[in-house]
Amino acid sequence: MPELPEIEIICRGLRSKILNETILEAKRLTNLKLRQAIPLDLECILKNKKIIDISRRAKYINIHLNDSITLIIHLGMSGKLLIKDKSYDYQKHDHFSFDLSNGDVAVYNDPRRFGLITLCDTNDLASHPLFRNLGIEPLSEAFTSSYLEILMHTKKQAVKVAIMDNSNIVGVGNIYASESLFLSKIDPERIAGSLKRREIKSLRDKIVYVLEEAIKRGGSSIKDYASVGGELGYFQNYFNVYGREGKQCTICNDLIEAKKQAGRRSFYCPACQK
DNA sequence: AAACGCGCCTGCGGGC
DNA sequence: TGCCCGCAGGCGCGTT
Repeated sequence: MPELPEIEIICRGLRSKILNETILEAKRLTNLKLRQAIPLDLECILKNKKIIDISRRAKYINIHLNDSITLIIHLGMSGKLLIKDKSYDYQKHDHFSFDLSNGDVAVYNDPRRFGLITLCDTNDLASHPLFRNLGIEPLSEAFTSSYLEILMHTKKQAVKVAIMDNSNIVGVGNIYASESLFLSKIDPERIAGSLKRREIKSLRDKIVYVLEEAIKRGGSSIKDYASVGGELGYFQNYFNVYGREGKQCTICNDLIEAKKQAGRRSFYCPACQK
């Protein structure tokens, strides 16, 4: 389940492997619908376009091409974007591939099909329906504790739900929300607006910390994530609470508990997190 | 308006 | 052993 760190690592991998290459041929491999249908004219539009930049917004991978075209890719829950050599044999759930001028093949694979591939004029990205309601980038300088305080102080929902809401902060999924709340010793069910200033500051710092640490360690590979070269991350070995229900807290040795919040599991230490 | 709940989808693990 | 059910969750959208 790629979150912000995993997407960031994929973007870095793409920059090192396919920046400045040309898409010789784009191939649709299935007619199955992803989160949205893949645009009908995608193959035609991408043919002979050059990759001039690669960027990330939230969990979206933006591959900028010449002629002011941006290819937008989202991996959903189970998507992979892999760079293979030309001897690659297609696998189950491969949806799209791109033959590149250096002989590599970029392959989009997504078993659960919660992901997305679409196009946008590069100049219109910020106002695109997928982007216009997105909140702040947590690794940007603008993500200060006073910014987080303004976001949270009126909210009557649980703090974990609030920090996972993409219209507030982008890229913080279930893993990193659980981990950052643990490190800042905040109960995930606390009402967001009830947090004290020092708690907000801690939460802001721990969100940034876990995201940066995860990037340093190649992301978290639970079951679906791999970088563009297929390498697995190892931040999952550093989880304090995520997936550790019934195991001992790394701080106090009490048992980690799990409960559902807004349809997702929350892992926390009832002794450490108040 | 904010908050919440649902459904999309496949793989897999637990239980019988 | 094998089958079936329930869970996993990013995200948009509909409802309250």
